[in-house]
Amino acid sequence: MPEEDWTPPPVLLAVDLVIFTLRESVLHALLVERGVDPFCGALALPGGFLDNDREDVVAAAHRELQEEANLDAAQLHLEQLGAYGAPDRDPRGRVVSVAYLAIAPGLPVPIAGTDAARATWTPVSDILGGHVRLAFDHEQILIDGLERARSKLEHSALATTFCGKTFTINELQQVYEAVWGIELDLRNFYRKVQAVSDFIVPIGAERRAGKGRPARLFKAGPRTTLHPPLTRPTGATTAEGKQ
Amino acid sequence: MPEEDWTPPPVLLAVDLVIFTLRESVLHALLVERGVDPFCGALALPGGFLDNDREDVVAAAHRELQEEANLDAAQLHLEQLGAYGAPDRDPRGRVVSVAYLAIAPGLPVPIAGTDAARATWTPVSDILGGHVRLAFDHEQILIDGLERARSKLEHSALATTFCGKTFTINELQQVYEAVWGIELDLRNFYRKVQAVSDFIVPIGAERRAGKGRPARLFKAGPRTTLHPPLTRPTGATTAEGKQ
DNA sequence: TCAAAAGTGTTCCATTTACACCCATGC
DNA sequence: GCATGGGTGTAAATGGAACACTTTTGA
Repeated sequence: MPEEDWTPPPVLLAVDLVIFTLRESVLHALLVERGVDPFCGALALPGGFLDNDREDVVAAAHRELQEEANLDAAQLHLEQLGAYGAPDRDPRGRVVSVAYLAIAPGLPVPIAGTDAARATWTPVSDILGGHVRLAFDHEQILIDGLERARSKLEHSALATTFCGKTFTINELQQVYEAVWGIELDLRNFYRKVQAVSDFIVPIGAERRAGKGRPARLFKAGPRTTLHPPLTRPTGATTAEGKQ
Repeated sequence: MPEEDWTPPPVLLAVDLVIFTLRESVLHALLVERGVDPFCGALALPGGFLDNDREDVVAAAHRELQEEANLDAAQLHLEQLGAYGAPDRDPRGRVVSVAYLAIAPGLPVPIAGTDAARATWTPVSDILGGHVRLAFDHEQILIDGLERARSKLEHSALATTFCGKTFTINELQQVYEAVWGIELDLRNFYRKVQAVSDFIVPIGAERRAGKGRPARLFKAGPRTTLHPPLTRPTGATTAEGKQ
């Protein structure tokens, strides 16, 4: 038991960000190349330390998102994944990191000249397949983020944030297929997704894709939690994103 | 962007524990009466600061569980709920807390003379009903822990850890009813729970409860994840535990 | 023999799945 | 026309809810 005048040891608090997007129907994560030791030159999740001792933790995550990825922080929903606090996870000392999950529609890599200069979108399958190694315990954080994203697709309207302002049902389906890493029956997906009231609402217009019948365009509806949920087939937990 | 020689602000890291148990088929949470300011005299979740800067965060949670509740830490599974880091959550300064969820079978309140002297099991419905106020943001942490426990019951064999070494199916059902806050059809529960292979295994013996047909005794099986899951009725999210 | 608790069988209904089929467009 | 992708209909399989019914005990 601590003494009366005992003071707890201070730690350094960092935030790390798992940012997913879809590029050509393939799930990508945002990585940055580290410019300083430790792990200088290696790839890592974007993130950083608290700015000052009055900064909210989720605010720090938003700030890093802005600084390192140049993504407008206010728009994106950040969800906490958890704290990572193994004593030896950072060779510099005792660093506890709070990880957040963010989802963004497909965007170009932002401008050089900022912290984001070394930011790159990397296919998730490359990371999970071992072709790309991440610094610290960031691979575990990314795996946890992927599982969280997969689960969120079932119960929330998260998938629409992968898409643009308007989208076809098929585009929405490709989001589910890319994140879940499986293929879905497009005809059943059609009805399932439209049976969820206020999940997606028809915009009236259509989109011509060159050949075939034009697809109706939809926009995200007001609903954020899905009733009934769009459940993925049980046991179909693929380690990698859709090829 | 921080300067080269800039150093991040240190924070104090704490752990808080949401510990649930069942006493007479009512869900209880372990609370401690605070002996020091702030919130001196108020009830709070058990927890405390990191002991030293080499201590693992989950190890600190185990240690506090031992110190404050006298519960054998090694036996219990701790699951991280997340980090709570609002700047003003602790008037003493910048304290970020990592919360953990633990489940214990019904146990008496441990011995006086330790940190655990002021530990009490409190019905969860009293806390959620506003009859009991908690210090800091501990009510929110407890609510998050309850929702996590409810969800875990669906997909994991967690419910058996609420019971003793052996139990009847009816006792197991009471766990689900107490945590979910709803009533279940005992006849359907029977088959559902036995349809999950290796979830519970019959021990051969029976238990006589005074009147009525003796119930078969079971013990927890090797399976930790439930296939198929025991889903709770959709929309049946009661705010309080079973009365 | 009756009450009470354990355990079984069966029916009904909602959801899921698989797939046949029709619609609208470019070439 | 015909290939291509968009969208609808429908029947079989599945799984859960409801509940009648049987079994085993104590009193």
